[in-house]
Amino acid sequence: MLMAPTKPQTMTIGRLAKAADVGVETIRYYQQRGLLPVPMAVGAYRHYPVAMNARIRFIKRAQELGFTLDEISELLRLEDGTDRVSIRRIATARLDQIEQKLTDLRRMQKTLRHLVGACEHTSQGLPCPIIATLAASTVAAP
Amino acid sequence: MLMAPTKPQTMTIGRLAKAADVGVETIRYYQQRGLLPVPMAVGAYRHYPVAMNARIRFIKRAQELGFTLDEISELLRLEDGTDRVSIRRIATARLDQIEQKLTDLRRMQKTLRHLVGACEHTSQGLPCPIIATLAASTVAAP
DNA sequence: CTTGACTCTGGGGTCTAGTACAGAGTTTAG
DNA sequence: CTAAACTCTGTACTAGACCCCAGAGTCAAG
Repeated sequence: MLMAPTKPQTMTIGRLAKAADVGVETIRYYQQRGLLPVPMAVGAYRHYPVAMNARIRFIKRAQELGFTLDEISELLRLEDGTDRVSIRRIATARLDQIEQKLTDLRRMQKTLRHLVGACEHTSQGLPCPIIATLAASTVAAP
Repeated sequence: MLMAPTKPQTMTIGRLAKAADVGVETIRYYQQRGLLPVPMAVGAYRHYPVAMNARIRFIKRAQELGFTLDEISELLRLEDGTDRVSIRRIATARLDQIEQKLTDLRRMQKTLRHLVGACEHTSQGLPCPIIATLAASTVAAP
């Protein structure tokens, strides 16, 4: 069965942006950061393969997991999935940071909850426990 | 008992910075942001009351609880502790944000943990689950 | 061929909480 | 009095991930 020679299937930056639901500027920014390949130029304009849509969604999903663009850059380099050690190293480092942040936030949450509760149950005329705590010597025991 | 007229007990910015364990620039920055009062000028230099030390520590403690400088600014305006409703409003808003962030981070943590674990237990030659997930349609069920 | 929509480059601005510096002026110890 | 140490103002820079704009050029439909 004869088929017409398949055209490269490209799209302009605007169409890609719409398809991937990001701004045009974001695509140019990603290209500059090396997250997207330098597109072929048809005339004066960038023309991206349709597959770049998937790449952008890869980036967006990685961002949802907390990865920075630098990390995502690395992940894209490892995209063939063969160097699993490196991939895990990046993911584990991110996981560690997330866990550190969780620890910090839980401490804040605990203290703040306690303070707000105390403030609600302190009768008028008495000093506000929130202010009192901030003004006092130490905020909270770890 | 006669006492010499008490001097205002002030310190230069450098001494205050050292006492409060922050940089000189930080103090100027706080002043600019309205977190510290405009100091009296003795000659050409700022001279701060000794009490400003406590104020800076207030700010630092509030920061440890996650408050932004804008919020801390408000808290300092409410420092007399009488408007407890406003104080609680600020603290509760911060608490809500912290809890939102905790929710996000916990979701990331769960997904990443799962992925790293899966990657470790996937035999060589099979595709990396981390990359596969990022390349696939959705990252994680909420 | 015209018109309108699109795209280009290059630069600036956003947010947060500072830090760093230049170049000038001031204060204080000796 | 001098020299060191301090302080002043004002500006610019940092990180991270973009957004916005001007002014010029280009492409596609009618």
